[in-house]
Amino acid sequence: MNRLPVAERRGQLVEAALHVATRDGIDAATVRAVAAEAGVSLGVVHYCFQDKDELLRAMAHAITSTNAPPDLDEIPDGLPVETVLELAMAGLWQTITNNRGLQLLSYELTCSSLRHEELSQVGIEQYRGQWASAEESLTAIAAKLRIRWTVPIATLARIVIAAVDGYSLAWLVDGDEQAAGDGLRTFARYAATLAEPLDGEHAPQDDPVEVPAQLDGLATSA
Amino acid sequence: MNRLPVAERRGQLVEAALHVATRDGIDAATVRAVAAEAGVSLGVVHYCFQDKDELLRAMAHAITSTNAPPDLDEIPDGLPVETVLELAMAGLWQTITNNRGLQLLSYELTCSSLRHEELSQVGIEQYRGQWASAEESLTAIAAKLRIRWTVPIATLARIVIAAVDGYSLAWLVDGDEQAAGDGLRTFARYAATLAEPLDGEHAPQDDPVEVPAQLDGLATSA
DNA sequence: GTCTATAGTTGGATAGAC
DNA sequence: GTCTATCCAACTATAGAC
Repeated sequence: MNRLPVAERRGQLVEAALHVATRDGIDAATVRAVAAEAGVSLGVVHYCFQDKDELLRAMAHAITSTNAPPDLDEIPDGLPVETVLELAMAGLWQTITNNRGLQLLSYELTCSSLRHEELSQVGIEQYRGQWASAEESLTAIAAKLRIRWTVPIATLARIVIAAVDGYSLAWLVDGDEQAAGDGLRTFARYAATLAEPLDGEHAPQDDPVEVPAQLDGLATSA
Repeated sequence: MNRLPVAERRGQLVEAALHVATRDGIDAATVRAVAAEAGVSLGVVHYCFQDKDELLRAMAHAITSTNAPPDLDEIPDGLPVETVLELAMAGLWQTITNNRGLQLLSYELTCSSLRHEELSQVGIEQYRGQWASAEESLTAIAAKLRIRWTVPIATLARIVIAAVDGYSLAWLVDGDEQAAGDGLRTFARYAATLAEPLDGEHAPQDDPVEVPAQLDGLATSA
């Protein structure tokens, strides 16, 4: 109804698109549905965005640029690496299970970006953001606990994201929150074996898992 | 053109749907496109299938029921668990990278099944098949190498599938075959630490990773 | 800036001739 | 069983009044 500056209107429309797509799927996020959700008429959307793809790209960007920086400060000091990783993973897992529709939407966006040239940047942006976020967290953890990772940080970040993605997908399908949570906890314990103390000697418990030689030359994809 | 028994025609149409969807994505697999691909007219498809969803379900079933049983026989005897797992994983990874479109389609199907009630069984079938296949392979490996897994087989299968899914998705987006292959190899080595010899004592190398207690009571989802 | 009206496509589904 | 013709719905996008 009211006349708003374009930028603001765009923001409203992106948010509306996000609502519709999260609730009903990416295919349901038609220009019409978004207009209805935002309470404006069809023409307004086309006034603010060149076409539907631009709207979807803006929506995708709104998701990928909202990278929740994990709260490491809430994790108390003095805990072993294993526990810290479990806690960090649990936090990440919480935000996923609390936003089922959004998680599903992000996979739908990934698939769409792989089929439509106009959205080709979306998938890459998604992973760049996730990898960077994981690297950031892992680096922060390493600094906080005075450890270092025995595999390249980019590789480790990739492993974490792969595990989370894999378990998330399975959870979306079978809804078994317990199985996914436990699996990720197991995974966190594995990741803990990839850490060693900064100041000399060996890891706390057993010998760390042998570092695969060929991982050292990995492309730092992010 | 020719008059064929319905069952046969259905098979042709399913194959045509598979071709179109693999090449151009699930959204491109319209009834019209499938009919064109099969070289029949629109009406024929609706004669063989009640509606589009039934066609898609048949297509999905054609994928999930084609579970390539891994060739464990090709793996020579006398190799350590670690190497056998790496080889098995490499084989699995090969079939994925050799069928990029199909892999992407399977994720598109998963997403679709999560949004459309009529396809709700598709996603479950996909995972049931994959988990069962992974369990089968892992059991066969255990028997062949005279080892046992220190976590429930269902849990282990779930871990494997999650890792493969996670890395596959990332690979679909960034195309970095090397990073994904190496990551999965690293993962195979981890999985090897979850094995212990059948006849007494400890694992070959170091102590096996501590078995997480809470994993013992896991639901055997498959 | 926002609205209504409409053009132009695409796709699911059916009817009826052959 | 197979085909053509057609209906109907939903969508993108634009034009033009307000």
